[in-house]
Amino acid sequence: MVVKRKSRQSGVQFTEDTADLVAERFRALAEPMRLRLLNALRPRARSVGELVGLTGTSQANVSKHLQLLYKQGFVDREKDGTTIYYRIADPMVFEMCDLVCDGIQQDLDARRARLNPER
Amino acid sequence: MVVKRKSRQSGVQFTEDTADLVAERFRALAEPMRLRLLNALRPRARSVGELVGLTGTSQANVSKHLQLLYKQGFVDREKDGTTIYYRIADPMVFEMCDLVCDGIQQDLDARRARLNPER
DNA sequence: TGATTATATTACTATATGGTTGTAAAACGA
DNA sequence: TCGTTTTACAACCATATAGTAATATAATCA
Repeated sequence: MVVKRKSRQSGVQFTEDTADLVAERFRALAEPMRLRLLNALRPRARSVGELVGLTGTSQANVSKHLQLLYKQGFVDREKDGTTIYYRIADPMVFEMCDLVCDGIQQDLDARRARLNPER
Repeated sequence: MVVKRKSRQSGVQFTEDTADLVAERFRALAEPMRLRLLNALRPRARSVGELVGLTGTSQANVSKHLQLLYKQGFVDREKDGTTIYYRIADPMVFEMCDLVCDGIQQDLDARRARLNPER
């Protein structure tokens, strides 16, 4: 069954509280190490130890970032003995990254065009 | 003419430098006042003074946030006398906000389901 | 039980940044 | 020219947070 996601398309009003909530979500993605963790989880679920190896940062640091991503609902986790596997909770996060990447590209193009007008 | 946006769909690899760039973009959106400014620009371009009135914060603060949004390519500006009009540079930013809002909703639903299993 | 492994947590430091205050710059009007 | 209006900028402070070091917790194994 295909679940149709009802998108709000800016139907509702944007209160200050809404701004706080949305900003909090964006903040979770506004950190290079967390983006690298999410990217490492792209192909499959991974243990904390794997993520430490893949990112090259400390175990405490990985754990801390994962807690934040978990609390924000970006990743899920599953326990197996002492090992804990983390996985992407919603691939929506990669749609957002793609949009950002597109934005970076477009911004570059626009700047280039401004420096080098007509031609 | 319709411009087809070529989306990278995760084709390229995600280096540390890429993570820094993407995080920087997200960081620009990870701030409630900047989100309120962008939202105020949604219907039309507005002067700095208008934005001060709409947000209720200081002129210096509005200006500072607008500089950051401008440098990141989220808004454009146009001068008319001493007045400067800012406008949304790419409505992509609202697509991202919509994705975040959907994420918040889904996360809420998921948490509710976890608290209230089967039923 | 005691040792080991895997993850989380706590306390701390250094840095980044949001908001304020005061001032500068630029365009306009009298 | 002088004053006014509009926006930008610089210096400052308070707070938030990324990373580290040390420790706690919990599960497994010998």
